[in-house]
Amino acid sequence: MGFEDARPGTVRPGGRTARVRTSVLRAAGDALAEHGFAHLDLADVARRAEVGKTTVYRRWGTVTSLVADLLLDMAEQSLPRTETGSLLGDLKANARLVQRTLADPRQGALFKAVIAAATCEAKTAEALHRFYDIRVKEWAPCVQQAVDRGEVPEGTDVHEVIRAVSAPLYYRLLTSSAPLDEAAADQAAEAAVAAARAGAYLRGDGGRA
Amino acid sequence: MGFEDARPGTVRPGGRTARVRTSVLRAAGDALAEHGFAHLDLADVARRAEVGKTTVYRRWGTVTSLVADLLLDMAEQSLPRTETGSLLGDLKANARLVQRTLADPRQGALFKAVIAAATCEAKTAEALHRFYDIRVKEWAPCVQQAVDRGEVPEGTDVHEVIRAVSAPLYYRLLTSSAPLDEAAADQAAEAAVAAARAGAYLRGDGGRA
DNA sequence: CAATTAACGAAACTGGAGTCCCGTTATGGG
DNA sequence: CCCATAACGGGACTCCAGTTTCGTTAATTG
Repeated sequence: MGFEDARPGTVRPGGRTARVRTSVLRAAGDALAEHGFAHLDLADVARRAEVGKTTVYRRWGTVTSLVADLLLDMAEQSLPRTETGSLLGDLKANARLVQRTLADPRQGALFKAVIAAATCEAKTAEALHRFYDIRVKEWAPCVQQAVDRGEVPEGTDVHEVIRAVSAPLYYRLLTSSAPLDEAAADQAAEAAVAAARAGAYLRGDGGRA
Repeated sequence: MGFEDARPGTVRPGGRTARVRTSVLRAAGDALAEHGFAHLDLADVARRAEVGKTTVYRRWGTVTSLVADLLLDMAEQSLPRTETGSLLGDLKANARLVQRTLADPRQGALFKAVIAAATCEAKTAEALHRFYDIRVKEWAPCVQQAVDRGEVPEGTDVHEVIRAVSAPLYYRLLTSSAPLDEAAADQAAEAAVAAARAGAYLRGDGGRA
């Protein structure tokens, strides 16, 4: 007798198993965007995915762990960044991308739901953190280039600058009823550039600017 | 026959009714902080509050509308801001207050839960938005004073500056596993000041800085 | 300080989310 | 190509979150 507690989907991951995962994750995304995290019904997800509800419960078990897997999938489909030659241009491109994503009814609702799920389960939170780590790492080089060009002071925490662009957009999405328009995106990018130039994101600078 | 569909708690709001609301809201806060939004059980809230579960279901009905009422209560307990004389000092005080709140195990978990609930129900979202509107309005005057002193350009959206202080702290709370320390608070305040001085928060400036 | 009835609370009840059972499908190794 | 079995799927079952019922308590009014 060996290890018979292997999770379903790990021994024969090809063919049907993969197809089931794909269609369940897409159905889960649709359902989350439509009904939100709280009103998500796994039986409904199974119906949309044209899959037995037993399968969904067996492979994922709970809503939060399904979301964790969805985040793993989303992390793999990271878009490559665009390069414009200037820090402000690059950060505006990033801000616009985030803004368009969050302003889109389906995607915006999905991100809200995914964030809500992450607040409820450590494993899901970990998956969410990994998702954003990847996105931040993808865009950080444009800040590093600005440092190399002397546009931004040496010792700047380049990852923190990227986060500074997204932060106000997510904050508005979650805590305000104001629209997430392009002006908000541009403002976020401009603020991040101004703060970075002023040395606000110097690594390990405990406030003694 | 008159309007017999008045919500329970509106006709005789004194004495017992008020005591029930107080103890249920406290219990709800405790339970949310401990178990998170997804695992909240109204029967458990009733038990903690030493109240019949029928009462909780009758007056609030769902977890999200209980959270909406909790937010109404939280909005009333807004702390007055401190004044230091300089914009950076005031914003650092604000950032430290937010940081201490979110870093506190109970309060941090509660805020996560409340935000999660707001993503699931329009009415709860409205209550959350109102909560933050109040907080922002409380602190905005310190930015206005900086405008009057000439520290920050005329035409600056003072509310947006206050939001810019909180945004990175909430973004870190939700999307990162990095600790919410005082350095993060100071950085948020410094970045907001630098960006505000540079005119990044000029009202209606569609990106043509 | 009664009388009225809003609001509470215990207990019985119900529906559907989540589990279990077992037969069927089809993957991957030999 | 065929076998062993991983993974799926329909349907029966269970259990508890949420509802209903009805008797009890206490807030308000005159």
